[in-house]
Amino acid sequence: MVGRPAVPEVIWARPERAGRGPRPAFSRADIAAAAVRIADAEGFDAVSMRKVAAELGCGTMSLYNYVPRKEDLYELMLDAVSGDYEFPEPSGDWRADLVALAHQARAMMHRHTWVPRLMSPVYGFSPNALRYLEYTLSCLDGVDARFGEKMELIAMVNGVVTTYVANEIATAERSRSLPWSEEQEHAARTGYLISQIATGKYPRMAAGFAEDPGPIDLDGVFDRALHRVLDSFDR
Amino acid sequence: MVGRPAVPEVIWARPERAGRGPRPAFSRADIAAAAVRIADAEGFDAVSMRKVAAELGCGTMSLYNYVPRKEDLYELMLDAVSGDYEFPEPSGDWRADLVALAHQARAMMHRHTWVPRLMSPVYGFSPNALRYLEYTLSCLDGVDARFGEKMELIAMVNGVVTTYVANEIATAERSRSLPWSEEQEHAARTGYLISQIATGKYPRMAAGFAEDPGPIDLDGVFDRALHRVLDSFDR
DNA sequence: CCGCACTACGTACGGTGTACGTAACTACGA
DNA sequence: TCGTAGTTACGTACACCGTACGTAGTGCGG
Repeated sequence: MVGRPAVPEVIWARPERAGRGPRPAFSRADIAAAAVRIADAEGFDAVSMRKVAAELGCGTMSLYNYVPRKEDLYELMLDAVSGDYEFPEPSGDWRADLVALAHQARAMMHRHTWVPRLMSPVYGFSPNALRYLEYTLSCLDGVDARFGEKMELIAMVNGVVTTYVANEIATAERSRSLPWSEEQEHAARTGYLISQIATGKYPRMAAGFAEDPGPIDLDGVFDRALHRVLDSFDR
Repeated sequence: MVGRPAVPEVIWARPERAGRGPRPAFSRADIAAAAVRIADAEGFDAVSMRKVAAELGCGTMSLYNYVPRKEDLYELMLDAVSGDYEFPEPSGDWRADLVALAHQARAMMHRHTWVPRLMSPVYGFSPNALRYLEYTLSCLDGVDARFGEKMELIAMVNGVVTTYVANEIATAERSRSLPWSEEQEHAARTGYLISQIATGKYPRMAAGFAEDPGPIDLDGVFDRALHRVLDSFDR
């Protein structure tokens, strides 16, 4: 009997090893690593219970002994990649520390492009997420602000990071799984956009795109947005 | 022969009615409305080609005459709900105008809670999206800034709106589709959180949550974040 | 040492997106 | 005017998904 819970359960509250029965063949870290490997290699949508089980070398339904619902697998994946963070001693300059942390997060999301799709306050309490939050708070130790204000700052920084990286990834990967090339895709979309602008219904966009500032500097856009958020909390 | 395209296609570039053949039984607006009805009533994940076709009263595969891929259905849905926007004459106070627009967007997303999940720059060029963008630019007509700066402002405002509403919705709907009550879910999660904090590994979070400021004022959090972004562009 | 809680896993069900084939229909080119 | 090409309509079929359920084997707690 598998024993699906009739009551909510946080996977982290579950012991990895139960008292009775044979010792589990895999650890949570094994499972998370397998799922991350698949997501990195074949894309997030390729992560299925069957494929993860195959990657581990076990039967599909055996996975459900470790992971009661697929959502919990996602939680394991997020926690696993959050283990990549390095948390150096806070420097005393909280702005610099948060910028460094945001850059770490951005780099991690570019390594694991599926992460922004999972980001949600629902998955906020995995062990590594708690470590991350505690460290971020430690960077703000010298700041004279209420706890709530600090949390709002952290939420805004995290929001900017995931939003911007999600956009960067979306534009970069849009054509990856499509049966045509990136140039073709881009040509089709800008071609349509040009045809719309040419109707004269969007004069301001027409004027704007007429300037043609060349390719967008994604790093610059990201850093400007990040610093704007930090500035808005710096009094 | 259905004729799936071998080359990228923007659905908006496709004429609604082709020259030959029987007249289509439905308009794009009909299809979008049906999909929106399902998503509103049963949740985004309930939107399937079969259900939309059933809602319209036609065979499943007939839908593919109108919508080559499911992604295009999403695009139709986003455009449909974007038609709800009202675009009053800009007041001359661009901050107030953008705040009003952000509140409209937030209200719309609360009416259609699946919208944040679809928000992506990939779906940026539907007719109503272009109208929205052009109107927002018109609110910034008096502002002395380059086109690129204005676009960055708009992107940040949109990002804040979707991020914050997505969070509001996620926390509100988390337990809706689960087989247990919201109280049970909340109890399980906070119970685990408390147990973790009690380990002493997270002193700053422990101190913060000890204050217990009562329920979170979501409207206030949203407005503060929005105004911070606007402030950061106001020199 | 018994019994039970656990692990392992095959089968099966109801769902998904969509490729493909066929039949009916209509507007255009000759 | 008429044939035909291109469109609409739609049933069938395939590969895949999450996961409920049943069964068999395993090893610790009482």
